[in-house]
This record gives sequence, C-alpha cells and structure tokens, in this order.
Amino acid sequence: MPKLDESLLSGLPPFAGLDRAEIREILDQAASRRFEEGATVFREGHDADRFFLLLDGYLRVVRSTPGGDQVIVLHISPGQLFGIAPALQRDTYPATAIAAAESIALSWPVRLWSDFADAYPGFATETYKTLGERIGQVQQTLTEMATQAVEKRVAAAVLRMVNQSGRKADGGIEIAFPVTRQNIADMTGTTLHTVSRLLSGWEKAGMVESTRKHITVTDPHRLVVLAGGAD
Amino acid sequence: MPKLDESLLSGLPPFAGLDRAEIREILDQAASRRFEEGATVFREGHDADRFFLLLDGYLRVVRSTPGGDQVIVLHISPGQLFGIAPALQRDTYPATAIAAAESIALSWPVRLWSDFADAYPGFATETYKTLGERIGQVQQTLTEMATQAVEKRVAAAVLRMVNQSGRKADGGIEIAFPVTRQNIADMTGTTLHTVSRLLSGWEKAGMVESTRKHITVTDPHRLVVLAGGAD
DNA sequence: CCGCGAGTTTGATCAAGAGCAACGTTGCCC
DNA sequence: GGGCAACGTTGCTCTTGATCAAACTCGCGG
Repeated sequence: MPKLDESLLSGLPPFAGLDRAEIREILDQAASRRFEEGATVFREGHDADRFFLLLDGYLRVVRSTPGGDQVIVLHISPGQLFGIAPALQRDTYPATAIAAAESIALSWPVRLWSDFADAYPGFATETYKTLGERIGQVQQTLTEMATQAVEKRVAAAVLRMVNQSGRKADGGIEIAFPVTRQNIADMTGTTLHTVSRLLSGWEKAGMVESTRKHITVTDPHRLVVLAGGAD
Repeated sequence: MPKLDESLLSGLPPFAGLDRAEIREILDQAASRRFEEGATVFREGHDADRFFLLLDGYLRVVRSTPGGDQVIVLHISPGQLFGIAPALQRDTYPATAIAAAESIALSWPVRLWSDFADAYPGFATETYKTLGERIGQVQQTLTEMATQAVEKRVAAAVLRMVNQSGRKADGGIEIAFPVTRQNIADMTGTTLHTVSRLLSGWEKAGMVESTRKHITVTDPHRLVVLAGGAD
C-alpha cells in the first residue's frame, strides 16, 4: 500500500490539534480502500469489526425492511467518520453503507477506537458530536415523514442534499453525486413516479434543472419556501 | 430534601459494580423531582444544563414542527438515562420530554457528567450503549413510517409500548401508562380518527380491549402478524 | 451503428386515509 | 348532582398519492 500523506487528516475535526507524528501513527494503522459507485462498504447486521473515515466521495446509509423495501436514512460526506457503531457498544452494523459515487475511505480495526479515544482527547469528543448531529438529523427526517405531505418532504430531501454536497454549476447549485428518482423516493417514502412528476413540475416552474441522475437547483429560495418556509 | 436510598441506583446498569460509598456520593449530588402527568421535564431548544435518570413513571420524547404538529419520537422507561444531549456535545436539548404518567426523576448538572464518566468506567459505556439502542429505535421507526401502511404502523407502535411497559392484566397485557388515540396518532403520523377506527376494529376482532386512555392487548400474536409478521 | 437496459416521463385509474361534522361517553370539578 | 371538558366513535366526502401501463431517451457495449 502506498504511504498516505499526513495532510489527509490534519484538517479534519477528529484529528485537529494533533502533531505530524501522531497523525503519522494513526495513518500507519489505517487501511485505505476505493469503492466503485454502487459498491457496499459494510452491510446491516454484519460484524462491526472496523470503523471508517470517508476521504472522498459520498455514501448512502440504507436500512432495509424484511419486505425488501429500502430507506435511505442519511448521506455521508467527505471528512466524516462513519460505521462508528462500535463506539456505541454495538457489535453489528445497524445499517448498510453504499457508495453513491466513487469513494475512498480509510478504516481501522475497532479495537483501535478506544486507543485513539484515550490518546487523543478530541477524538472521542468529535465522534460523539457527529453522532449527536446524526441522531438529530434522523429525528428531523422522522418528524417530516410523519407530518409533511410528499411534496414538502421531497423538496426538503433535495435541499438537504444540496446543502450537504452542493457545488456551484452553471446557473445554480448542483448535487455532487448521482441521484436517481428512485433514490429520492427511498429517502422520502414515496415512489419514483411521484418524484418524477414533482421534479418535472419544478423544472417547468424554473426552480430546478435535471438530467439523468443529476439535479441542479436554480432557485433555492423558492424551493425552501416550498419545503415549508422554515428558513 | 430527604436522603435518597442507595438501593435506588445499585441495580441499574450505569451504576453496576459501584460500591455503596460511590453510589452515596453520586446520590448526594442528585436532585430528585416528581412530575405530574403531562408536566414537561425539559423543552426542545432550551439550555441542556442537566441530565436525568428516570426512577419511576414513563416519559414521552416529543419533537414539534414549526407548523405546530408534534411527533412522539420514543418513550423512556424507569431505569433509563435521558436528556443526555450533553454527552453528545450538544448545548440545547434536541427534543421535549413530557411525563406520560406521574414520574420521578433524578438529575445532575451536566458538568458532573464527565466526572462520572472519568471516575466510573461503566458509566460512559452504558450511556453510549443506551444511545446506540435509541438511535436504532428511531431509525426503525423511520423505516416503518417510510414503507408501511397505517395499520401496520399503528400495530407496531402498540406492540412497542406493550413490550416496553407491558404488565399482566386480566386476560391480556396492558400498557402501563395512559395513552390517548391522539398520542398513538402522534407516534405514527396519522390522525386520531384513523387510530380510533383501527382500535375499534381490533377490539371487534378480539385482539385488544381498550377503555379511555388505556389499552390491553389480549391477543399479542395476531397483532404481531398484523404488524408485519416479522416476529 | 444498432440494440439493449437502466433511468425517466406521462396518462389513467383507484383506494387509503385525511378532513369535516356531529354525536356519544366518561370523569372531574364546583 | 349538574355541567363542562376531554376523550372517543362513526358516517360521509374528497384529495392525495400509490398502482398499473406504456412509451420514451440516453448512454453504452458489441
């Protein structure tokens, strides 16, 4: 395996304030791996034997029902820790992580987690902070799902992706990873048909532009209003 | 304030393995308080200045939308820690906690949190375990909400309450705290009308019995089948 | 360049469940 | 013990969004 560069980690919150030697030490214990779009990083119910840091790309975190339907619980962006079930004393992963785009992740065996936490005070703190944000996000999604009509939920889901991964494009902000209508349906508990109709409508109204697997929001403000005005 | 008895804590996971003196120390720093049914323990968005342990009773954890709708995210049973947002580096509570029945809770100022965690190894571990279970529960609810029809969701919600607080009653298992149709509607993202109809139907079919604010499940197995068979 | 498959669009139909309205019950408070 | 408020039931209507069906478009590999 090629030597990894220290600058990969030095800017990230969990490792903030560590010196080069410490980061070197951490990196030397990491495995780096590339995942194709659609590849599975870990699977619900499997032994949680490693924890991860996403360096590049985007992941979907998915839960499936016994009936075979799947729900996208949240997305992971570069720089975030994930698969940190072990920090919560779980011994299996509670969900499946799938690469939404080509991605690169570092991983460590779980036993190192407590070593890191002991040795570098900020590490545990940051992990738990991430977790806190994530639980808040899931609860937020839950309340939306329980109270809002489909159009609001879809608008909110699109905005969430834009906020998390948006990058400037010609005449708008573009979601940085491939998304199908089916994906959005899986985030919002609806069908790809309904999502398609909604997007078509918004496109006609000049709020978004979309091609195959790609969405650009051209009028974020109107979409925010649609999502419930709470801006 | 009357002196609290050590036996209150000695059997609970977060304090397992501590000797009397340690438990005494912890108890002496706790405030004990009684909450009437319907009383608010802490409120969404307020400063998270204390964390809690429920000694007796049941709580609902609620999130509200800007539009005024509310969703019951989960319930807390006796012996559980709650309001542990501070452990996740949050400085406000992410939800509101309301007594579902008359309840008694201990609480400590957040600054003691890290003291406890440092001094008693099991304490932090158990908290994070609780948190892990809770995030799993919320995700579970989310996937149900996204994929299941109303009847299944309501059946699942009733079963969850029974599992968490069920006590034997004449000819069935009874939910140990008061629940209105509206409450169940708030757990499942539906209306009290629909819940009422469903319960009436189940009662006719001999699966449940219910009076005002009280539900007894007389045929759990059939209800489980209804909820999606995943038993 | 053709054919195929994944992703998307659009129309038509239909059922679940929300909304509305009215009435019935229970228990509590004065 | 009467009245009131909170909780529950039930019928009817109407909307939302799922389901079914079919065709279209793009991009890719052979």
